[in-house]
Amino acid sequence: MNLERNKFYITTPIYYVNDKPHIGTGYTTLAADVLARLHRQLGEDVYFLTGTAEHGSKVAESAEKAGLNIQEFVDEYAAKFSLAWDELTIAPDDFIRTTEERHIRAVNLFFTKLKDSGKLYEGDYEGWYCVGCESFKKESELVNGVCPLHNRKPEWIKERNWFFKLSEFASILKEKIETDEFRIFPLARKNEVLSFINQGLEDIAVSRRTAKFAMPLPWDKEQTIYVWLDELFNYCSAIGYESDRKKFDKYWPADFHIIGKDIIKFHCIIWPALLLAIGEQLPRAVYAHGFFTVNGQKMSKSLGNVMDPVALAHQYGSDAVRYFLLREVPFGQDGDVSEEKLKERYNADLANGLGNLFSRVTNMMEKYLDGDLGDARVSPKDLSEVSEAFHSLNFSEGLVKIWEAIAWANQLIDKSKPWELVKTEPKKVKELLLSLGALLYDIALKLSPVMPETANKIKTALEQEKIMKPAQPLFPKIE
RNA sequence: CGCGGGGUGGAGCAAUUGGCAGCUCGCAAGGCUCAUAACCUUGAGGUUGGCGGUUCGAAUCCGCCCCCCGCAACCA
Repeated sequence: MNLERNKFYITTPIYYVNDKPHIGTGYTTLAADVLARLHRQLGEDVYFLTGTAEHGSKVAESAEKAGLNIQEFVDEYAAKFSLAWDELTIAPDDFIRTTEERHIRAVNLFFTKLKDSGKLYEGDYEGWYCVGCESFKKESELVNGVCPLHNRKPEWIKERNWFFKLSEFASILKEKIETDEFRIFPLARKNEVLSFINQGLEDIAVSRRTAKFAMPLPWDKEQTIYVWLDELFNYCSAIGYESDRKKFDKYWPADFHIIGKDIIKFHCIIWPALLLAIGEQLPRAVYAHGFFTVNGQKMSKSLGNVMDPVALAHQYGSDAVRYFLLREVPFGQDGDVSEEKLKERYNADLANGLGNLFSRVTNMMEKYLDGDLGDARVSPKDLSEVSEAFHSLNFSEGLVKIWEAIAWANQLIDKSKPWELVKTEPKKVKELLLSLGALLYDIALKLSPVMPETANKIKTALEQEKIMKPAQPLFPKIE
């Protein structure tokens, strides 16, 4: 027997507190939650981390706009995120905020080590600086030499910054990715990263002179830490990088960083290079999921078509939203969602499918057997493929397998005609319902990482001494 | 030649390593009555964007072309 439980450390990006949670951030966090639940089911020592990124000029500006001081502002937004995850039945083990002491101390230690590694140097950052954007613009971003956002000519600015020798890490990174020591999913993303590395890596500036509300460099108070690096380090600071080395050694390296495809370069190139520089192990895997369009249109604030997962959860139930997002789009690919599609899935799969099957089976148990099932049975259907699919993050595939079992059960019932059989051979009806009950129980177990509340309802009903059809349907049909 | 993702029955999607083209919704006909007017069966509907190539065999591999979308510009 293994006395030491396997650990499983899984993370989401930490979210910028400029905006409330939306369907995209919800999706990432949901996927991580499902994996966390899956591994908890196996009895593993799971550490599921999410949180908020609270440094940066934009945060300072937004706070000012909202008429709040920065601390009030970030507190409010961090709470919004935390509450949203609650409403989606997402249960992280830890929630880190970059303004927390444990993070700030860890980042200071991290940068000190980085400097000691000899991989930092002072250099000049030159480029077109748009005062409106408060950021440097690449030549390619300018239209007729003018910033297209603010329609003004940027200034050529030379700024003294600290740089990280990212260029030195190209070949080692390439090797670790190619040998799968550092895994990137899906495969298309791995290839994308490799081809990016093959084009050569440039050193990056890791400090800024202009940023508001950012951490100062420990050895150069004139400069602030580039917020992206501050944010990346949350994965280490949360598990005690600075304060509790024992805990850190237990959980690091992360088993999975779940991210959106937009931040691949930060997680698959810059982040591992930084870790190599300070002598820490690389995460085992990064999984980049795709993006949603809404009714074929890109989701954006200006179009006003951003979907709010919390509002949807209030209306349809958090399990329904969780099911929909993971079933509708194969994880890793882009996909299209809409409230119409959610309703369609809800009625077809949840109300008519799982809900109705559960209803007819429990009803027959109550009616034909007086709720007295007796001995438990082995499920007549092998659902091990479901777990395999979930473990590979093929959520939609696993869910399809479950719904195949539901269709199978409906067919079996129609073929067996228990409503006739009960008059002539009640024993056979009992056998049939025993195995249907076992199948439903197994479905609940397999489904529980994705739909924890529904799974509990099913299990609870089937564990009763006298099984009765519950008064409330699992999923009342929506008109 | 900026990078990336796609084009599959009316709609939306799926097809590990090339091997009888599947699913959901919708539509048509029938069946059943235990169930949330649910469920089951059958049917109609496709030259898998186009052309060419490799192969015994291509939605899948190769070449060229056409079209759509995303990123590159707040946004997962």
